[in-house]
Amino acid sequence: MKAPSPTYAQAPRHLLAVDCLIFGVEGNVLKLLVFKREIAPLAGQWSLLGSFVQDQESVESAAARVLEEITGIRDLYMEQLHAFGQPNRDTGGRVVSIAYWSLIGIDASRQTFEVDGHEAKWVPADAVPELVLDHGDMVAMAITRLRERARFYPIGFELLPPEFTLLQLLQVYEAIYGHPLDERNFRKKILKSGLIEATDRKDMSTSRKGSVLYHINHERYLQLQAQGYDFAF
Amino acid sequence: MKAPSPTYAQAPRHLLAVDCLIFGVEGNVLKLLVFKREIAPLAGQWSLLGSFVQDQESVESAAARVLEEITGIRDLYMEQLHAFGQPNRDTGGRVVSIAYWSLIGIDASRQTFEVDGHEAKWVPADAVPELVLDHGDMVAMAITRLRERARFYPIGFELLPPEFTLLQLLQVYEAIYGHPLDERNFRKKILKSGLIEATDRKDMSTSRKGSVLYHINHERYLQLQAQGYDFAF
DNA sequence: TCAAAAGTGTTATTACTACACCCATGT
DNA sequence: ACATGGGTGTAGTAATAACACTTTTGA
Repeated sequence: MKAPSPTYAQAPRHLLAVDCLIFGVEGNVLKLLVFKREIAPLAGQWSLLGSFVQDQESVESAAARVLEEITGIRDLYMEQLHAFGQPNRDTGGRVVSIAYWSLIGIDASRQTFEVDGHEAKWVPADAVPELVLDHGDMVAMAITRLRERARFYPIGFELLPPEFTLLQLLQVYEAIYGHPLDERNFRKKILKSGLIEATDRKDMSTSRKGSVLYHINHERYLQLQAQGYDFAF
Repeated sequence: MKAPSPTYAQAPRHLLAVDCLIFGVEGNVLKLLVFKREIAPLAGQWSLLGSFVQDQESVESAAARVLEEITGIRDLYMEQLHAFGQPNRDTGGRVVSIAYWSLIGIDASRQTFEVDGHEAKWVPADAVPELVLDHGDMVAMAITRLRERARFYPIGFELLPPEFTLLQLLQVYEAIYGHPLDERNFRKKILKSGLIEATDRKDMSTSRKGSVLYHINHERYLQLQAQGYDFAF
């Protein structure tokens, strides 16, 4: 291996952070998890949770590390949002931050994840309190991105447990889009897509009749993930 | 302003770079601009063109700076692609690189832009030579992203001069999607969308008859940019 | 008059929207 | 028997895909 050019040695070095946006759905409301910031400056204000990127870890694994610290879950849906690199975005010094967004199914088993000493709360995505730095911009961009992804790729499932009813799925899409959808047309379209299939089990917890549980067809999921579609608003 | 937490002082610092992907269309072939790398390690191999991010500039303006150095043009379409942050992605030391992609209309006036001493060439996007580091991954991701953006948002225009013929636009979409489109249906769909309107001028350079020049309707453009559509393959 | 590119229309099929009632069951 | 949520169908409208010939005009 040749020696690196002096360019490498002379180049400026930067603080590099990740920030995580965690979305969930409760009922038909999209929620975001926000935290009380623990370090100066701005300690005590609402914030996203992040971390500096360490020397030996990838940016992505820094994000995954934070996400696991928060949720205790290792394999959550996580996608890079954007690198935020304005020189003055952090009042504590120049920090370039790479934001990641995640989706978590808030069902009974997962609702109780450890927030691990962090003071945290779920807030409605359309009524997020003022956040430190440019975290509000991150949230706005993430919501836009989430709507886009949900419209063009099969992603709603990530906000649900592995087995779910059609009405739960409907509510997820209502939460993301922020307005009600026609139930019959939703049913037709989602079933015709082949993306989900009925199990022989029912969720008896919400009605006398019970409602059929579905799970996703993994093959079809991969196919649509690759080719996209327009699951219009 | 409170003093920053010691966390800031203790956090590791990283080399931070931007890399630019520049796409153009010639005929109905999508092209990418690649460069001979000038710094060690790997000097002399094909590469994207990038730069370290300087202390006082934003990441975005670093990318814009590189782009302007390459093309001499200031207001090109440019979008962030992804931050690449594997610890060993650069053999010259740990560098996190944020990739940006751009579209340039290769028309007569712009084909001659200065490559400013850099040894550069346009290569077909589906036959890019082997590139240094993870630049090949960047290219693959950028092509995917470009196809996605072109399908769901009105973006083809960025690869053309302000006035263009329908056949040029068709060729741009063929170049991006990599396969032929039906000309009549394309015409109908694009005209019905309201995105472009005819001028009273004709391009006489390609046929005896001449073909009508169109330009984009800016209002409709902004609307579709915001709401999206499915301009299917 | 002919070569070369520009431009035009129809039909069959498929997808979308809007909308209101019956079903199954536990209490 | 009734209250609760689950589940179903149709008709009008709009979008899509497949497909081949005519027009213009400069040389």
